[in-house]
Amino acid sequence: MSTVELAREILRTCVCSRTRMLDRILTQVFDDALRGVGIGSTQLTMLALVASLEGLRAVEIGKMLEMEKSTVSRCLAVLRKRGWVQTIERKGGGGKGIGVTDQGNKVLKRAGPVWRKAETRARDVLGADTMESLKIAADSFLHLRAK
Amino acid sequence: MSTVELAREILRTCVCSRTRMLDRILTQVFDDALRGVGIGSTQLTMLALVASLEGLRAVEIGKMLEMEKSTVSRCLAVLRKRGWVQTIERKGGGGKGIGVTDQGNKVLKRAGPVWRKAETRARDVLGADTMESLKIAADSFLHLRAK
DNA sequence: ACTTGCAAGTTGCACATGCAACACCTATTT
DNA sequence: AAATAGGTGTTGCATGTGCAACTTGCAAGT
Repeated sequence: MSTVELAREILRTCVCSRTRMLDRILTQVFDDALRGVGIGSTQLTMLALVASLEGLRAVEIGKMLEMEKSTVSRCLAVLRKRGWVQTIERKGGGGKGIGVTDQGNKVLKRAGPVWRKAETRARDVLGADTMESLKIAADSFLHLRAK
Repeated sequence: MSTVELAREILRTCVCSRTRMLDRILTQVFDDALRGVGIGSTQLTMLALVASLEGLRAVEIGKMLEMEKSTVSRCLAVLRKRGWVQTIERKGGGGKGIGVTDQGNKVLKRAGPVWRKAETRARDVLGADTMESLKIAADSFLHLRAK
């Protein structure tokens, strides 16, 4: 097989590069929508997670978002800098817990409607079929992981 | 609606955060497999594109990969540093294009079998259902974009 | 030929991402 | 108690990513 043929096969079938393309497009849509609120899509995800489960440790956040611990560390640093989360006391075992601040809750509330619009816009951009398949992919993965 | 409820809704349904999670997992699998070859998954994608269409310009690469032009610029800089691509003359349409070097072709050839194994491994990790849905999502998007 | 204007490419800035190595803290072992 | 082992968080390094501003190069119109 020639190099060109190999190259074309990779481009045509690689699930990694295609997923990343979809990710870039979605990130574009969401970051664009959220710009007025002053929060990025990754930041919103992490803020929502912290808000939904008060007192999480960084390592737990990493497991839930499939994110390396050093990445979590740095993302949390950004949220802390913005004043949206803070370190809180954790009874029991090691590690520190993370909690949302009032500021963080305010931002989350403001982001809510904007985020919903972004979901709609994503459907317009990607097409309903792509959107459905993506959701199914995510659902079946989360289901698998839960076992 | 309380902040906690909103946060949970975002986590449960946001297509952007879920796609990025899948992307992180896939990147993990592919980068891990390709580490022995000394090339990253993003780099492989771009190298394959350059190899499949000799003489592409950066802006065209960006359009095909849904990537911002400055990102393309920097990714190409890395490939150039590694000696895998080079700037070449473009007959006809004027301007400069990007071409693969012999080194680049060698790396691509070595990466081929490893990349195929990574696709299989990805199916193991994500599950066949998730994999299928992801491919369908990518296909239907590319189909939509082609119009 | 000159100018003007746009498209293409680069760079500064900020953040996202992961690996490897390190620092810390706790609990278990001796 | 001291030593050690394991889990947790941080930091240096390299790359990926996008926006805004800048630079450059080419082409159309005068």
